[in-house]
This record gives sequence, C-alpha cells and structure tokens, in this order.
Amino acid sequence: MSTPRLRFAPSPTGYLHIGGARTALFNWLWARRTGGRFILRIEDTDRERSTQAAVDAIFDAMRWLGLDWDEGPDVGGPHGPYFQTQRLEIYRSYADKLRQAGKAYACYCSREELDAGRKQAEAQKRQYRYPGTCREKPYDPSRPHVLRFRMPETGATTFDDLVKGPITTPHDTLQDEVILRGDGMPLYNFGALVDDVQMGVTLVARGDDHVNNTARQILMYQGLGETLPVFAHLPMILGADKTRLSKRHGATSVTAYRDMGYLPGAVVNYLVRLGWSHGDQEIFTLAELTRLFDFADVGDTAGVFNPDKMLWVNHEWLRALSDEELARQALPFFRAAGLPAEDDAKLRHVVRMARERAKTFAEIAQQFRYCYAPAELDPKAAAKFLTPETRPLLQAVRDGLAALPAPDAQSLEKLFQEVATARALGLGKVAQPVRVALTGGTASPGIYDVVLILGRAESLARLDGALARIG
RNA sequence: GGCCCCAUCGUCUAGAGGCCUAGGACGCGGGCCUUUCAAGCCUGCAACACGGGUUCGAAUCCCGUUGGGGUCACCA
Repeated sequence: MSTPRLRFAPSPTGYLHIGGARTALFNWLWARRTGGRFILRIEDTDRERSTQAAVDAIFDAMRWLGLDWDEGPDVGGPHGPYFQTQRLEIYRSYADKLRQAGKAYACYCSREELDAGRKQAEAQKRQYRYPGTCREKPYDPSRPHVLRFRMPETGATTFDDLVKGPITTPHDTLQDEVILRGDGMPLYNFGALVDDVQMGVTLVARGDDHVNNTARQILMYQGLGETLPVFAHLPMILGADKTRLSKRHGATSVTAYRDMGYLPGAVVNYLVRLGWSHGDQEIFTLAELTRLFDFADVGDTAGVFNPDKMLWVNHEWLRALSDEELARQALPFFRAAGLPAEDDAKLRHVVRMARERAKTFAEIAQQFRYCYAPAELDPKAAAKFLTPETRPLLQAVRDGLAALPAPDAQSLEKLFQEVATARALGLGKVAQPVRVALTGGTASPGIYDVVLILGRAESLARLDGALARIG
C-alpha cells in the first residue's frame, strides 16, 4: 500500500477559522499517525475574495497550532506549484482531455440567459437544472465559452464515506456543471479534483458541507480514468443556537485565541475532542493524538462549540506548565497590558500563584495587575475592610513588617498570627484588610505570598497608603 | 421546496442486542477544606426526540414521523 497523502486546501478569503483548523488538524493527525504526507494547497481561484494577507494569516495560524506541512507553499514539493492560480495550465490540460473524450463540452450561454432560465424555474417553483443547451454544439474556441462536464442523467453514484458510511447521490439531481470559467479559472469541484489527482492525494477529509460535491467529483475522476481517493466528511461545528458557527457566536479565528492567551496544544485538544473521542479521556498531548487519532472514531453528528469547555481545557494545559515556561509565555501578556514585568524570580512567583486561579495568559496578566501597577481599590472592598475598626490591625501589621528586615513565609506567618491572637481574632480578620490594602480587592493568593511578591518596601508603602486613606 | 446527512443529560460524548437502575467531561447546585479567591475532595440535578416493528430481550437493528444541519453559482 502506498504512502497516505492528505491535504488541507483553504481558500484565502479570511483568517483561519476554527472549523478550518479542525479540518486541517484531522488531516494532519492522520498523516502523522500513518507516516504519510501532509500537503498544504491554497485555493485562490476566487480572485475577488482572495488576499495575500489571508494567505499569511493562514500560515501563521497553522504554524502556531503546530500543523506543519510536508509539501506546500514555501516548502515546495514534487507536485507544485501549490497556489491554484499558478496551476492554470494544469487545469486546462485536464479539461482538454475531458473535452476531447467527449466528457466535457463548451457552453456558449451568457450569464443573462442562464439567469433568465433560473428565474423562470423559480417562478414556476421548478427545480432548475442547466437544460443542456450547448451539449451537442461543436467546439468553437473563438467564441467566449465555459466548459461543462457532461453528467449522466440516470443512475446513481454511491461511495463509502470513512465517517458517515455509504452515501448515495441520484444522478438526476446533478447538472452539467461548469468546470472551467470563461477566463480559464477552474471551479471548485474541478480545480480541487485535478489537484488531488495530480498531487496523488489518497484521502480527502473535509467539511460536511462537501458531501454533495463528492458524487460529482467521483464522476469526474471516472471521466478522467483516475483512481478514487477515500473520502471522509467531518461534521460541522455549530454555535450555541445550533446554526453554523460564525462571528455572531464569538471569536472564530484561531489567532484570536492565541491573542487571548490560549495554548496551541489546548486549542488542538479541544478541537479534536469536538467530534472525536477516545473513551473517557479528555486531555491529550499532541504525541498521544498522533498515536490514537482515527477517522473511524469521528462521530457523525454536528457539534456545538462550547467556549466554557475550551477554557477549561486551556486551564488544564496551563497548569501543567513549569513555572519557568509559564513565566516565559505570560510575559508578553503583561507587557501588552502595559505592565513592566520581567522574566525573573518575581514573575515566576506570580505565575506560580496564578496557575490555579487564571485560565488564560490574558487572565493572568489582568488578575495579577496589582503586582506590577498600583492597586486599583475596589470601593466596596475598601468600605468594608479599610475602616477605623481595622486601622489598628493594619498599623500593627505595618509596624511588624517594618521590623522584619528580610521577611519570609515563616516570619510573616508569625507576624500575622501574633497580630490576630493578641486581639483574639481569627486570621481572616487580619488578612482581609491587609489584602485589600495590598491588592485593592478581596480575592488574591495567600496573603504571605502577596507580601513576598510585592516586596517589603512596596508592601509597606501600600499599607501606609491605606492607613492614610482611613485617616 | 428537491436532494443528502444527522438525532443519548443544557453542551461534548461513552455505548457495536443482555454488562444500562445509561458511564465520563464541561457547566450548574450543595458540602468539606480554608486568611479571601482559586485549586482539591465529596455530593446533587440532568439524556436515549416520538410512533411502529424485529427479537426471549433494543439507547443499540428496520420503517415512519418530527426536529436539526448541509447543499442546490462562470463562490469555495
């Protein structure tokens, strides 16, 4: 059996979408699992909507996710070029082959004529199909024309989908489809197929929305006398309202999740679990996935994208990072928030505390802002904890801290205990006002850690500030 | 509307005729721990769309209904 060859063929009309990323991922996973090849091809034949910026954005997102390609733009390969617009002669030659074999023919109908026909059909509530006007006309390359594939009118085509099982399409639902436009651009069904043939693709895994294209493509493979690849149609990703996932449902671009402080592994983990499962396991490393993934285990029902669960998965990944790695990766998010963090012991201490409390890098930077900027006092917290009643407590802690030349966890604990027991109070009565004075709010890591992170001088300053505020 | 596909907790899913009084996870509720917040631990709520078959036995197989999604271009 020959080496499996898979591909991802996005059209560069925008950023890499969550759904596209999952399609790419499943293809990549299978290629890696089987020792096959993963090909990236850019389907840019829609000149109106394709942009270089989108091409760059797609590369960027794929690389971030860790989906590397063996053949494709910028790495090359034996079946290039990998941009469809650079492959026009190839489509032309395959189309000629079809035309010469009588499997395709030139159609000289104008768009106006075609539109009129469609309108009429609609008015009569009839199903429109191209009437075959030019089916028997002789080939005249001097006249403007498109090329149409001659579809069989009777019978049906059945193929065995790797995830959905057998799917049958009656031929009378098909029409003589345009395969080459007037300007020589191939249409999707033809371009993709020619590329798949010429690039030796053995397994086509793509979105569910392509099932209806498959019979037409199979007919064209047969017209060309080429062997068929295996098809796998992946269920769609839906939004919470069960309609196709779109911007209305929140962030759908892969890079948006990078910018929000998600880990690529976590995004991959979540995406793969949306439609694929392996028993009760939820968290998978990339290495595990390239060992376990199988199209046979992909479910055949559409899945609702659940941001909460993705957040949870990200948290699981975040927590597994070492302090060093966590600090290194969190740093840019502190910087982006305008905070003067450095990749140092302090940051490592911060992230060690943040690990259990924040689910993304962006959350870490936002939640621990006070470690690098003046505390933003929450008025409600201040009203409750920075009062004349708590003043003596704050003063006692302040003085005790001032008397500690080099505070550490032990000495701080001793200090707080003494302040509390001297007044027959619980530790919480002391810790909470101090917490508000130091962080501005009522929620934070353990108070000793907060003092240690801020340092003795800064802690004293904030305590003094709170004291002054109470008056 | 035609055609195609699909149908287990709110969501992702396990389930290949008896292991199902339907399991796990997210989320949600309660409790424990505790200097707050998290985390952790314990615990609760919550599903086989409906109707017919087949079978000794059906979430699992078949048919229908309903519901959802996809697709019907010189877009991809």
